[in-house]
Amino acid sequence: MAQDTAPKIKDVARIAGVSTATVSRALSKPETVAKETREAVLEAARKTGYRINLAARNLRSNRTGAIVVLVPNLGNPFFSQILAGIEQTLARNGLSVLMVDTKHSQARPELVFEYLHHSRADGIICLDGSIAMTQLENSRVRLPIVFACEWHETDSYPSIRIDNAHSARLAIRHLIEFGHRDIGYIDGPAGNVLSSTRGAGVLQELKAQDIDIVQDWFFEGDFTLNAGVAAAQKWLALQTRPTALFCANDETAFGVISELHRNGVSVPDDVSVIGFDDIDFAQCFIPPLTTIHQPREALGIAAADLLIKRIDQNADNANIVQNSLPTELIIRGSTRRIASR
Amino acid sequence: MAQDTAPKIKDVARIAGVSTATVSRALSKPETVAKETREAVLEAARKTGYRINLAARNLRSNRTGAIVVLVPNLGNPFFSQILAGIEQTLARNGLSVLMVDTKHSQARPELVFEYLHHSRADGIICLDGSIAMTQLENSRVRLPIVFACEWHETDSYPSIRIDNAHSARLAIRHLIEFGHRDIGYIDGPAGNVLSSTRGAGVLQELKAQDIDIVQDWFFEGDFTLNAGVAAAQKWLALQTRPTALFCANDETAFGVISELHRNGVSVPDDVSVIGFDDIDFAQCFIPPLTTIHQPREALGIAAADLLIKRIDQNADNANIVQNSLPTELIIRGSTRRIASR
DNA sequence: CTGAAAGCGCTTACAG
DNA sequence: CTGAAAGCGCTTACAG
Repeated sequence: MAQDTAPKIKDVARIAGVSTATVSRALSKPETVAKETREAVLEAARKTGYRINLAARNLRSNRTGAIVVLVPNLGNPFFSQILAGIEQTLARNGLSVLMVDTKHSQARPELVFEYLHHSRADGIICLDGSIAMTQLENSRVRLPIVFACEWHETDSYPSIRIDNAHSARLAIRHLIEFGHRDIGYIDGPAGNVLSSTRGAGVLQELKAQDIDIVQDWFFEGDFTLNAGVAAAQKWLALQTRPTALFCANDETAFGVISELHRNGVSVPDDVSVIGFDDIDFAQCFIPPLTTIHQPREALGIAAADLLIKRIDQNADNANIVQNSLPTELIIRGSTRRIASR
Repeated sequence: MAQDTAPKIKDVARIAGVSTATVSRALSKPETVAKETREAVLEAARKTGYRINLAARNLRSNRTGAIVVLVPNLGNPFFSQILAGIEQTLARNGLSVLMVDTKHSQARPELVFEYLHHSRADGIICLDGSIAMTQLENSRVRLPIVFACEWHETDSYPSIRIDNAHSARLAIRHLIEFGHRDIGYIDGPAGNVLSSTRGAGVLQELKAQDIDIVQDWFFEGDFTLNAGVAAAQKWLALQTRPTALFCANDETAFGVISELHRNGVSVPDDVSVIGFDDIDFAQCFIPPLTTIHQPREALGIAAADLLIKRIDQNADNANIVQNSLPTELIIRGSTRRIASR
């Protein structure tokens, strides 16, 4: 096998005429070595095709060069661009991405927690707010962790997110400005931090604008197309119906609109629908989806940057940093002005 | 720091009253150790909360327990479910996923190739057919590699894929069966292996059915929503227009349909459109998209399984295995029967 | 600025 | 079935 003959640091040292210590320094801390020595080492490394053995480096230096990214559901395209931002930022800093799907590992949580130990990674980016953090607490090692988008229910860890309540209020305010006073809401799953904050924003804005809250118009969902389909069916069965629906994410909105369409109900002519996230498909939907834009790639980049900073600073997870990135209302074709009563 | 006090194999050995060698065996090859010894070791490991140091194991055993997955573009949701299948399968086999976005690393290909070395990973799953494989050839280490979905242009590596030409013929045949004889095609990017095989399938089927091929009706795209939008604009500018369009993927089809809709052209009433992939949104599009179903998760699982098998067997990359997974025509609402001339 | 030497925490022939 | 011992390939105080 080729790797049996792979050059070691010793080979480079011999060819460069220096010690292995010097080779090591020239490669990882070039500024601590004399220019000529450095050049000789680099030349020798190039000539031999030397590649560092990471396992050896990691064992010795007690770092891994890898970051674990815990994703709730890799099959969900919402996460794609967040991951892209994370990967891009970590790669630029010489860090690898260890990707773990927390849902698929749900049956065996110990699989996830294996990753939380020092010998696997130098830090964690967690996109899953429902992760059983007590297990993390109980585990012996406390790697630096940063949450992104979601956060742990105790909210006692660093996180990068948007202001979900405020963003939900933006959506409701838009519907009200378009003359709607009968407004429904399709939530995410109960217990999810995004559901509770977006739902809270909905209620706040309705109350602030003195609009009746009708319990029958609030549906629980789970952020999927199917949740939207199910909610649309409930809407169709209603005696009195809201004229506008706010969906906790775009996928739910797509499900709603398509199921209504299948039943001869037009969006936005018969009912207005607004989503949340502004995933790429939103602009090519028919009608183009009015939604709240969430800066997904920027969230990933910010989370990765924060984690890197905290690893470098040896920051304690108890020392919380929380940043909010701005969202934006994007008005497209799925909402429509109606005459106020 | 907690990890400084983390128990080592030595601590477990002392408590269990055995040697470190026995602890090591009891943990990784339990069947080679007497039942009572094994139980004592496991109990001691449990009591101390012992976690293996992977760097040490990797250094010693020359394995990493990680697989590199090269993804052309993490921001593209098409890959989500393939990745989910890969992650799930590798996790079940105790392997980690090192995720690398080849596009983001395009400016610095050496970043990608760092991952191809033995000390980083035990194998590679590559979703990017355009990877500069000569660099892989030239590199000193030849890790087992399996391509998934795409493949290298020389087609001289193991791969898991669908039969793209056949699947494209399925799409064209469907249009013809629906009475269409004026058929256009929106391709992927030139040079891409999927483009060339799907495009070839289109031509084969048109010829086989004795249908005129009109160059003006063949558009180059790049698998994005925007490619569909651009093609729709070209279609609108045409003097004589095809009555049906086959798109090399679903995103392109969404772009086409939405841009046509914006210009008052209805799908399927004015023109039929068929996609390729059957991503989740296809069924909730308006109209629901007729398309070719591609088993994305199964492709990921099969690729991971094959790679694992090859790593275990120490298989040479020159010993090629290629499997095709079946696709299926899914007829929904975006294509429509027309009177034959 | 450089080198000699210890040691990171495991695994694995080898011997018994 | 088990143990003593070597060694994987690096990095890092320490001394000069």
